[in-house]
Amino acid sequence: MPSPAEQGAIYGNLHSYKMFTRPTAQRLFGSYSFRKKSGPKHHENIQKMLEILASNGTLTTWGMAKTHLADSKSIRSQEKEYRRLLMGRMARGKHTSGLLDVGLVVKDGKSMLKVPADQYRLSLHGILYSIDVLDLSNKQADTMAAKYAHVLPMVFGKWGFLKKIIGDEVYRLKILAGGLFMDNIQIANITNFPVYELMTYLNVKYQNNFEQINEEDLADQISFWFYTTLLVPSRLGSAKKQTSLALNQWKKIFKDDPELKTWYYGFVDDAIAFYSKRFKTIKKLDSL
DNA sequence: GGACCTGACCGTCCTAAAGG
DNA sequence: CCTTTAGGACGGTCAGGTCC
Repeated sequence: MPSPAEQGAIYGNLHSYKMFTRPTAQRLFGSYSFRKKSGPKHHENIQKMLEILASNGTLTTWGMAKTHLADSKSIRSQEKEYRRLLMGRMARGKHTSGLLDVGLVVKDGKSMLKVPADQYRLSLHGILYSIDVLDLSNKQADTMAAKYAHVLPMVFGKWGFLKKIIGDEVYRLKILAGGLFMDNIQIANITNFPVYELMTYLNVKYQNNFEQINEEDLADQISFWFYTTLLVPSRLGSAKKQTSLALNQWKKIFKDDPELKTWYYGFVDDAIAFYSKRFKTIKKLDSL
């Protein structure tokens, strides 16, 4: 498991994404796509870089620059710009944050092609921010899922399988990226399934990881969220009608993939244990 | 040795926001 | 309104290294 030092970035759990990373990134790098509405040049530069990382996966800064050789700028100056956007910049005694500082990008190994060079890719926070802000098409989202399958194995790693069963509902990740349904969940009673209880437990389970979480745990938290929210009716994109997933569709996912079943129901069992332990303490009063 | 690549610097200019 | 200043763009240097 790579340490924060190796990744060159520190990030926290989903709550931290909502309370810190997302607002910070929106302030520094934009809260809407530059393709929709032009804003500061810096936002455009950052977002174009995130797009490159989203559609190509892990790259060196040189590799990022080489993705668009046709542009007027030389590779060299383009590469330096990417480096600066990643590292931030020290000027007049003040540091301005780059993508690594905010935790949207992490280091991921080294390219040994020539001299050892750091490689970079989106962090899970970066993936969420990209989904939230870059206005990715479904096709772009599919590409990102393929490139980042190993980072989010239980969702991106199952992307094709999931699409076959639940279709466009896979794009519900946008809801999470937008900061919804993570805490103060107003979803009690909308379904017989204990979604509210599972979501609450999901926050409890990772509550000590606000400052820092390792990538595997965060991937789990996001993935547990994903499968649990599938049971909440949602309004996706511009669709006027609320869609909801039939329970038998949801069950089919776990029936067809034993790995997913073991993993998800491990979480469910944890939640059950958590609640029964707590209720036991109040039950004891009966015997007084 | 020379072409090319990488990482870490620095300096200067421009622009927009802040503040009088 | 003008001045100050922070953030950003961009050109450049330097010290490494690889590969031919």
